[in-house]
Amino acid sequence: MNKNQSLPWDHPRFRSWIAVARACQLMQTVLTRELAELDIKPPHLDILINLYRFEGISQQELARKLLVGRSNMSMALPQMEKRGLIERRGDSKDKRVLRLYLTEEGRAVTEAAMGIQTALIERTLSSEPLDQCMAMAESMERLIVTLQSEVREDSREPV
Amino acid sequence: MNKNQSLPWDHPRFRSWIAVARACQLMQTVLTRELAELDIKPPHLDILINLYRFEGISQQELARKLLVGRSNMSMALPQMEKRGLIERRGDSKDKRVLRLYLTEEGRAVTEAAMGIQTALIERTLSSEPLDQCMAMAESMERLIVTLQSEVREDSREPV
DNA sequence: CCGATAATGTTCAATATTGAACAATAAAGT
DNA sequence: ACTTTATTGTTCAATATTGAACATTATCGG
Repeated sequence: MNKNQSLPWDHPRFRSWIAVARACQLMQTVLTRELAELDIKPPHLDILINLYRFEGISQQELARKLLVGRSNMSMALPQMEKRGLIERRGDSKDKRVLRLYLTEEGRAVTEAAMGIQTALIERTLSSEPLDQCMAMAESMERLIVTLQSEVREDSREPV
Repeated sequence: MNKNQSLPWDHPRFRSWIAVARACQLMQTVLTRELAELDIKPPHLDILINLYRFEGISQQELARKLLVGRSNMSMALPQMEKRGLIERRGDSKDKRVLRLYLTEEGRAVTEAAMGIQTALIERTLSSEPLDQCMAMAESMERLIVTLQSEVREDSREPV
């Protein structure tokens, strides 16, 4: 191999994706900073948002939605429970599963945090025309489907 | 606050961004898996690619490009040096800085890894028209500029 | 030249994330 | 009923990432 091979940055799709990844990273950084006043971090917000939408979800289901391992939830959720943001109750029919619920405080924090995140996104994307945002979303949805099938196929943990 | 407030997923830009973030996460997962055969992970690849493009860069400059802390580089680079992928040499004029270079093996691994990443991106984005990819890239570039100014403004570590 | 300020890299403790091994429970096959 | 297999959550060690405190070296103002 030598320098005359085709370099990644000669490929427009490669360059586009690098920009996407970088933007994500930056957005994460800024979001982390803005959430600091609520004393939560993006991973916790992801959890809260999912509990807000899907009350009574199990840890397994939550991990799947967040694309993280179950062990991750086993570490994070007890912390949040101690902080009084969520509650874990055993399922009545299946003694293996723990079902997750927001507490009053958890709901309030979630709403505040979602407000911060939404404001950040709306603010930073405001200069992009809505059509463009929608088109991008559609591309990403297709990408997600493609990638998820790849993840699923050689994963021991069925998704 | 109650459920009648405007929810984040009512905002099209919010939903678009969530899709972007999710796609990034999945891409990272798949890339991690595909890079396993070379025994490197995405963070190391990011480092290698930057050394490939910017030979003799300093640790500080590298950290800035990757949007991570200097301490991160202080932990990661010695590992890579031990593995024989990179070399660190002191700057002749400024005794504080260490300049980074790829070894022969490092260059070979980088080229192989870039090939894997490029193939992955081209494959998964192949169904998106090139115009759409370019438009997306432009949006992201603008976003990066916006976000970077936010990051810079209240950061003690000048970027 | 000298003292103050800044830049570079390192160390450390705290936190996050992962995968593997495990225990308890449920479901399926016999 | 009973054995096997699968699912759910937990634990643990390994790795990554961060920010703060620090030592060394440069730079700037007098």
